This record gives sequence, C-alpha cells and structure tokens, in this order.
Amino acid sequence: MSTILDVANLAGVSVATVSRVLNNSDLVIDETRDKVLKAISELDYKPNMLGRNLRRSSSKVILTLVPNISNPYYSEIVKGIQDTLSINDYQLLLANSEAEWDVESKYIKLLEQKLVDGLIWMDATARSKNVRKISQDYPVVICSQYDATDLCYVSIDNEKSAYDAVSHLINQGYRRISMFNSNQKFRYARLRLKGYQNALLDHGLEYDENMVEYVEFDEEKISTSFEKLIIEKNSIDAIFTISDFNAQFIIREADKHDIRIGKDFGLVGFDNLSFSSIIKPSLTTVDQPRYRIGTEAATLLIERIKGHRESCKQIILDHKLIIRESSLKSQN
Amino acid sequence: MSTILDVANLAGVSVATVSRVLNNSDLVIDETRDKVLKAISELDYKPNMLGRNLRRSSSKVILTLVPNISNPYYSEIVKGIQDTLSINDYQLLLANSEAEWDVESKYIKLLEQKLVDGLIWMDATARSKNVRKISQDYPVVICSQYDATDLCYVSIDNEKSAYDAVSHLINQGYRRISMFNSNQKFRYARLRLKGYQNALLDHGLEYDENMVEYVEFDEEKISTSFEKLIIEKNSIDAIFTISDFNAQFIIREADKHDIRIGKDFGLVGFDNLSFSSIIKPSLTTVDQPRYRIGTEAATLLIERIKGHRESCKQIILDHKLIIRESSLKSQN
DNA sequence: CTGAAAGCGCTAACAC
DNA sequence: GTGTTAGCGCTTTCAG
Repeated sequence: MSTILDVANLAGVSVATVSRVLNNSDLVIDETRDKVLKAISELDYKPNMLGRNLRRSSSKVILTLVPNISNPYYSEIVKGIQDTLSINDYQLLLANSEAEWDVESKYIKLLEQKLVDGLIWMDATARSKNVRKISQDYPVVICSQYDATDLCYVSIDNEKSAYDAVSHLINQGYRRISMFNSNQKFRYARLRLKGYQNALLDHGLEYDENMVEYVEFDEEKISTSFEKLIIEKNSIDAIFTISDFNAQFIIREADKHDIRIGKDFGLVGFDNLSFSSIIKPSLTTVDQPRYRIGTEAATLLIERIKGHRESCKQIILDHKLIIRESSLKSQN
Repeated sequence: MSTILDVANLAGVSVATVSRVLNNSDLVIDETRDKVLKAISELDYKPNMLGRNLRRSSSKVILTLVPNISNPYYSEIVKGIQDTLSINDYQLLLANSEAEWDVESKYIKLLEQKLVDGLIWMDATARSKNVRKISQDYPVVICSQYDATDLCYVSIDNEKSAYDAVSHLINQGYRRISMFNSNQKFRYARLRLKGYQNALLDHGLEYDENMVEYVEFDEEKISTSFEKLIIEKNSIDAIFTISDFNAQFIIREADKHDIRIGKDFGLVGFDNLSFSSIIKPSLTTVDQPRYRIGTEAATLLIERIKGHRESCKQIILDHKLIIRESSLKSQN
C-alpha cells in the first residue's frame, strides 16, 4: 500500500504538492500536476482517508439510524436523504437500530468519536434527555419528533393524522374502535394515541384504555391481541393501527375468523406502503410524504454541520388520508 | 472537545497511561486508573477514533452493500450479519447501492480509503473483472455469486432453485411458461435463467427467448411486460419470476385482466417474503435461508480480515420450494 | 508555484 | 507500572 510520500518520491516533488493535486488546488502548474498524476496511477495510489480525516477532523459521511430496515416505510425517506447528501458531497451510511437504546447508543458513539459528521435519527427511542443532550452536542436531525421546539426535526403532524384516520372510521359508522399502537417509547406512538383519544371524544365516544393494544411489528403478537379483543370480548368493530405492516397481519387474522373487513369491520393503517393497495381488501391508510421528509432532513443536517446553528428548525409536512376498501361499511 | 492530553494533564499522568486505561490494559495500578477515569468523566472526554484508527489503521467497521434496502429480502440477511459482527466487536454499516456501479464504486472507495475494514457485497453488479480485483485487494465477501471458485462467497444454488421452480410449474400442467427475470447484470439472474432453460428442455419443452422479460423491481414495467405477453400474444399460462416483490404486481395485473392465478394461470415467485403467504392467492415461492446467509458471510469476512487467506471459500446453502396456491391448476 | 515542517489524536515500542 | 517519544498519512501554514 503506497502512501503520499511514495507518490511524492516517484514524481520527484514534495508531499505538499501531491496533496495539492489530490485536492484540486489550482496553484499547481500543469506540468507538475501531470507528473504527480502519472505517479499516482503508476503506484495505484489511493489516499488513506484516515489521515485526511484526522487532519481535517471530518469524515464527510453521514449516518442514518433506522429502527427497522425491513419496514419499507423507511426506504423512501432514505432515498430522499441519499439524493440530497450525494449532491452535497456527503456519503450516507445506514444502521439498523432495532429501536433499542443499547444499539442506538453504540451507533451514536460513531458521532462522538468523529467517525461520522452528522446523524439523521429516525424515530429516536431514547429518553428525551439523551436525545436532547446528543442533539445539542452534535449535528443531529430527528425524524418523527414533533413538539419539542428546541430540537431539529422533520415530521408530519402525528396527532392530527391519527385524529383524521379515526374520525374517518367514526364517520363510516364504526363505533367500537380499537387502536393497535406500537411501543410508547416512540414519540409518534404517544402522539397518535392522543389523536385517537381526541377523535373519539370529539365525536361523543368514550375512550377505553383496554381498547388500545401495544404490539411490536410482529405477526404473532398481533394475532394474540386480535384474538383477545375479538374473540374474548367480541366487542370491537374497527381497528386503527399505526402501520400498514401490522394491518396486513390483521387482515390475515380477520380472514381466519371470517370477519369481513370493509363490510362489518373497519381497518385503517398508516404509511401507505406499496402492498397496501394490492392486498384484498385494499387498505385505507395515512400517506406521508416520505421522500420529502428525507430531503428536508438532509438539507437541515447539512446546514447544521456548516455551522448555521440558527438553522435548527422544525419542519412539519402534510399527511393525507387515502381511503380504500378496508374502511368501508355495508348498510345493514 | 478535550483530547487525551487534557485527560493526562488533569489526571497528572502521561498520555500513554490514559491510553492504557482506555484500552483496558491490565498493567495499570488501580489507583492510577481511578484518577484517569475521574478525569475522563470530569472532562466528558470521548476518544477521537480518527486518531486511533489512523494509528491502528483499522476502523472496526464493516460495510454491507445492499442493492435495494426496500426489498425485504435483504433485511433478514442483514440481521444475520449484524448479530455475528456484533459478537465479534465489529460495527455494521449499510449502504444502498441502487444496483448501480456508480454508486457501488463510491462505497467501495470507503474500503480503499481504509474507512471500513471489510465489505459484504450483496448482488455485486459490477463486471467480473472489477469484482475480482477488489476482492483480491481487500477483505470482501460476496453474497449471491456462485461459480467463480476463486472468490469468497455465500449463496444458494441459483440455477438449481430456478430449475426446481419451473419444473414444479410444468408438473402442475403448465406449458407456456414465461420468466420475469431481472437485469442480467446480476449473476443470480443469469444463473436462474439457465435453470429455467434447462427445466424446459429436460421436460421436452422449447425455450423461446421472447418468453423472458427483463424487468426492474418496478410496478409499471411489470405491468407493461405482462400486458405485452398476455394481451398481445395471449399465449402464456404461467410465470416464474425471480422475486416475490414482482409477483405481487403480477397478481394485481392478472386481477385486472380477470386471469385466475392458481386456476388457469400459474405463478411462482422467489424469496418467500412475509407477505407472500398473506396475499390472495398465496404465493408459491423459493425460500432461501436468509439469516444463515448473513451469519456465514460475516463469519467468512472476519476470518479474512484476521488474515486467514485460505479462509476464502465458497458456501452454498440449501433452498426450498414452498408450494402454495398460486401454482395450482384446476382440472378443466 | 513549490517545499519544509508542524501537527491532527492516538498507540506502542522502548526506557526506566 | 509509568513516562517519553516516534510516528500512522495527511493537510496546511509559512517561507521562499
């Protein structure tokens, strides 16, 4: 493995000159540049970025923490991030946090250790205090917060979107509406719960905490919760769930129990994943501008890295309720 | 931002001692260690890994290149990789290659530049020459190769699995079987095509290259191809496609045209994605041991990094044809 | 326009 | 057990 010194020696110049060529400095005469380039290619020299990064104390790589890469919800956001970063000469790396603080903290170390220049943190689960401290100390943009006004984040209005979804079910004629939420460690989960509650109350329905199930993105747990609510109590006629991912399992369960979704049982999901228009019945869901969430987050982060601390702002993008078959109700 | 020198000064020791404490060297007396730890916490000191990495010329991070993170096929493999690496004290970072050489090459630079210690390369698209050169020069494990015997890879037998899938359709009674392949830049695509051809020939059917469509993982293109084959020629009675991801779109298209999959039209997918047992009709598909592919790949890579060059071996894992509704045929 | 030299933060001989 | 010191590979003043 050759170093910059090898190149300098072969080209008969100093390392400083080689460095200048490497960095496209314009104060190198063409003849010298050519000599250097020739030496570089002759030695098949690749600059060792560990040296450069140490010197510049920056790495030009950005980390995005995703709780669950197998949830296609995130992929479109990541695409938005990727495109934006790439224009701005940053590289994007991803990490799967499993939505666990142990894992998250391991990756946050990369920030502290200067191995990455900034972090886009999707669905931060860590307690607020951690999140706040970290995003004060380092360039961090949070995706899916919404309420803390002193952090940098991009989100939709989670409360309002849940409110819309549940109101829709009520307007369709459903009355005993359960919510399949995810773990309360997610801020969006807490906010959507609030939206659910308010929609019920505003329409004169009662909020019953036993109607809310907290499930992982996991088929088995959903099956258990579903049976509990449907079979044992036989008392619900609709579900609002915070992910289409879960909705697909609910559909399968309903099928097993001969419950006719979109006829005598309503279902609304979240995220408008690609399959949700394909499955039978097609799924009513809340659409988020995912690509745009990504571009906004990346833009914000780059500004923060460049040192515009004032750039630390909050962006709320619009959501949209997409009405399909699963929330219909037959008239009998 | 405090450095190791600040800690040394505050603790009244040398930087070497601080370094020893940082690296859990056992030749530090407890009293000294305590002083150092106290200084570290007082300064909220975080070691700057750029320094350590330059010195050790290693980063303890591994990169995994995934062509398309939105394809859930990869997530289970990644989980296997993650678990294995984490046991071995490596961090995993992911990158979305878009299956394009331009992007792949940007990330491969991270290897050349010593920013990552090794690479697990899923579905390398680059021309063989590139792949071979890179994996000779750096610690690289390929996922989904299968035939070059001088590279390090983990895969299933792509040819055989396609052969099995197509044979199954033939045995069901289907005769005009089309293949929806993906871009031939993928080795697995070329191998599965071979399996498709051989299955036809071995069963006395003719191979017709017009029956093979090359589609991206893209709904619109699949729709076009489907119409072309079905409507214009009205001549196929089954499709073998190389991803369940595509199969879902085919099902939707078939539905539009009142084609009854699993009755008078056969469909076999690939990868056994979670939704493939849920959609109607449920999807016959080829299952791969995805988690295990991940663990094997990571294990192989770590061995290579440790310098066991002989460890560069080829691992072929078993596949399994999962028969569901979509490949049935009604008797009329 | 180019070179010499300092130094980024850390580790690891080598001394003592 | 601990300190001194040389460097990992690169960039960037500062001279000339």
